[in-house]
Parts: sequence; structure tokens; C-alpha cells
Amino acid sequence: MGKTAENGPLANEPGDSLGRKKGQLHAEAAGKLRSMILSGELPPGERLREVQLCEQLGVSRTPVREALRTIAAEGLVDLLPNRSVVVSELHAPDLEHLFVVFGAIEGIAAELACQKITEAEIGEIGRLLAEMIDFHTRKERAPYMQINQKIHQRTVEIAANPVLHTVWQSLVPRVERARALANLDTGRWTGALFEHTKMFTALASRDGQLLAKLTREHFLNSLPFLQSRLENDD
Amino acid sequence: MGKTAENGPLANEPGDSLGRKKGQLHAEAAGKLRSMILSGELPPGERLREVQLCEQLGVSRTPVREALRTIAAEGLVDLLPNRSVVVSELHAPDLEHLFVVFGAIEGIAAELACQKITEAEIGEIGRLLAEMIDFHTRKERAPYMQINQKIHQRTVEIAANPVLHTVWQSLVPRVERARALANLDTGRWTGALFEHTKMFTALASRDGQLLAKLTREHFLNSLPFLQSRLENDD
DNA sequence: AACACCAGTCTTGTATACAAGAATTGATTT
DNA sequence: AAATCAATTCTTGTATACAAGACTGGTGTT
Repeated sequence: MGKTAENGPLANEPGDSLGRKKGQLHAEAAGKLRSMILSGELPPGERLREVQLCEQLGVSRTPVREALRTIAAEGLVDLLPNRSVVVSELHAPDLEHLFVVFGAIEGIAAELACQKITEAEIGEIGRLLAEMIDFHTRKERAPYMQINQKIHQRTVEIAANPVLHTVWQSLVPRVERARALANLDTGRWTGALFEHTKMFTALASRDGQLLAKLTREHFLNSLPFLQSRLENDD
Repeated sequence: MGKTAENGPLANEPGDSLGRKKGQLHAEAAGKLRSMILSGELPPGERLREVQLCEQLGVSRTPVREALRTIAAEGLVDLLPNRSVVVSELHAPDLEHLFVVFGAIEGIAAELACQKITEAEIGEIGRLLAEMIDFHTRKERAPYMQINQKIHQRTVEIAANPVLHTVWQSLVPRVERARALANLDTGRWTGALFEHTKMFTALASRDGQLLAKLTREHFLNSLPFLQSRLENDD
């Protein structure tokens, strides 16, 4: 009977050389679910049955349910009362709303970051950008996206405004999901990279006004690619 | 021993004339916890023990834990791994962070509202402003605050961006609490009112840039009054 | 043949039991 | 007397059991 959680992918074996912390299965489950949704493995509209997720994640329903609450608050899934939870849809009009707001948020972050950034941090971002360019030339999309995300995250951290950080965090999963789609277009991918280099120049010279403007444009430029892609799929 | 959930405050009595649906205790618990935190009943830094919350809310640990995950994703509490959940802090320095972000959010709302507002809506806001001025001259602060809040809310609604609306709603309770304090100062009260009239002029002439600027300033001007007041209390 | 109704099944919602990780207190040692 | 360690207690993390609400398929009636 109880064969559920003994050796699932999240279970940490005794000989786990990574020294992974135990506990917090719900956090790990939330992470897993996030990436499953962002990767498209769980497409929009998909009904998520709890027991099925339990089997896939190798944990019981309790952490799965808690994880679902977490990602529901992040807007990745919708909770239907007494019915299955479903992966939330990404409609084209909603996307414009999201990107307008998110661009503005990152714009504020950009301005604040320019005021507060240190030389060491400029160097750090520069190294990340170099890595990202590298992955782009090698056409390795997954690592590229990871570094891209890291640059945006570090910028918000450097802005050093916890309220801003919280708001940003609440929006970023949805944006991340959309961005994953957008960069499937190779032309936009290169364009986005070019914009990033311009943004770095503005950051390095601490031109907050310019960086904010570039940041807002960066998001608005991605929008049409996303929207056209959404129209095809859904 | 099982006396926990039979008659807690969340249990819906048979004679409940509201016809409230059963189930969804976790959602109700989340709502209760939200208002307890926003009202200050659960002050920042407070350690939340699950069983204690269970007794207060009259439910078992399962919905309480799910509710905690929800409001944690909203940033109201911090989840310490294997330790108690604590209400997230917000002191005087944080207040500046809050107002910078909130001012920017309302600034975006202002710009969007200027693009979309109808003549009828301009009239509506104008009437609200007139009412507010009336309450100010009569020194009736509570109704003044209510109208004030209504004007800001209508502006965000007119902006017609659901993402923006959600973000705004997540921040407004904290701002509202702070604003209640700030207007205790009569000088600032009059100043705020004057700013509101200028903001209305900008809105009526659909000058989004100007309105956004005035809005941001409106919040920044309130800040010093609040901060001095917080230093005394906490 | 179409519709309504009922039973069986599936899925979620909640409570509780159990285990493991922290914190605390008291005793023992130096 | 102070510090350290051990044992108790407290708290969180996870699994499972049970109940109640939705879905599905089939049967009977019109």
C-alpha cells in the first residue's frame, strides 16, 4: 500500500552525495511544478489532479497541495473550488497588461539600481552578460535563459528595495513563462541580446533615466512576438 | 479530544443567512490571516505557531498551513524552514521603500487612466473631489479618508489593467494604514488636498505625464510626516 | 429517441497520526 | 558559579484516513 514516497525523484536517498537538506518537500514540489509549467510540460488549461502529481513528484498530497497554493498565489494556476486546479491561461490581452506593469516595475528597479550600484557589482553584471552572449552564440537556450533571469534578478536586488523586490517576485513567474515562449523566435532572441548590451552600457554609466527607458522598451519589444505566438497555439 | 473545528469562528452555522458555501476553509483562513496582519492584530515580527492559529481560527492545521503558503507568496509572512512563520517586518525605512513603489504604481495607473478616461468618469471624479473638499472644510476626517481612498481606487479601475489592479490591491492596505496616520497632521492634510485638486486638473485635461509626476510627488510628500510619526510609536 | 434520475466512481477538502528537527530546561562537570 | 551536554518538550513536515462534493455511465420513463 504505502509505496508512494519511498523512492520518488524528490526523495533524498541516504547516500545522497549532494548533502541536500531534508524537509521542505513542498518548496521543492513548488519549484518542480513551476518549471513544469514554464517548460510547457504542463500546458495552459491542463487539469492537475493531485494524486497524479503525487506519483510524478514522489510525495504525498500534503506537500503537493501546499505547493499548489503557493504557485496559485503566483498566478501560475487557478484554484477552482472543489474542482481540479488548472494551469492558468495566457491570453494575449492579459499579456500586454502584464508587460506594461512589469516593464514599469523593472524600470523603477533600474533607476534605483543606477543610484546604488558599486563598481564590483557592475563587473559582476558584465561577467553575466558575457556568459549570456556566449550561450547565445552556441544557441544553448536553457542556460541563456537562466543567465538572463539572473541579470534581471541581480538588478532588482541591487535596487535594494524590499517592497519592489516582493512585487517583482510576484510577477516574475508569469513573465518568465511568457519569455520562454518569446525567445523561441530566433530573430527576437538576437534583438533581445542587443538590447541587453545597450542596457548594460546605461547601467555601467549609471544613467538611470536611460536604463529605465531601455528596460520598458525591452519588454514592449518582446510583446508582439509573444502575442503572435499565443494566437497560433491557443 | 476532537473539539477543534466544530464551532470555530470560520464554521458556518446552519442559520447563516448569507448562504456561504462550505469548503474552502483554507481560503477563508487566508482572508482572516490577511486582515489580522493588516489591522495590526498580528504585528510585524510576530511568530505564528500553527496550532495556536488553529485554535483562533477553529480549523485544523492542514488549511492553516495552506493559507500560510498563500499569504507567504503574497509577501505578508516569511517562511523560515523548519522554524515558525513570522509576520514580515515593515519599519520606517521600509516605509520609504513602500511609498516609492506605490507612488510609481499609481503613476502608471494615472498615465493609463488619462488615456482611457471618459467625460462621464471625469465628472464622477470631479464630484468625488468636491465631496472630499467639503469634508475637509468640515474637518470630518473619516469620511474624507473614505472619499480619498475611493478616488485613488477609481483611478486605478479606470486604468483598466487587471495586473496593475492586483498589484495595487496588494500594496494598498499597508499604504492605507500609513496614510491614516499621516493625515493626523493638519498641515499635511491641507497640503494633500491641494495636491489632489492639481491632480484632478491634470486628469481632466488628460495630461498623463503631468499626472504621473504629481502622483509620485503626492506620495513622497506624505512620507516625512509618516516617518516622524513612526519613530515615536515603534 | 431523448431526457431525467440514480448509483458508483473519482477528486478534492479536512482532520489526525506520526516522525523528525529545533528549542529549552535542568543537571552535571569543571 | 559558569558552561556544556543531555533529555524533555515543542513545533514543523509529511503521510494517510475519512468525508463530502462533482463527474460518469447506465437505466428507466415518457
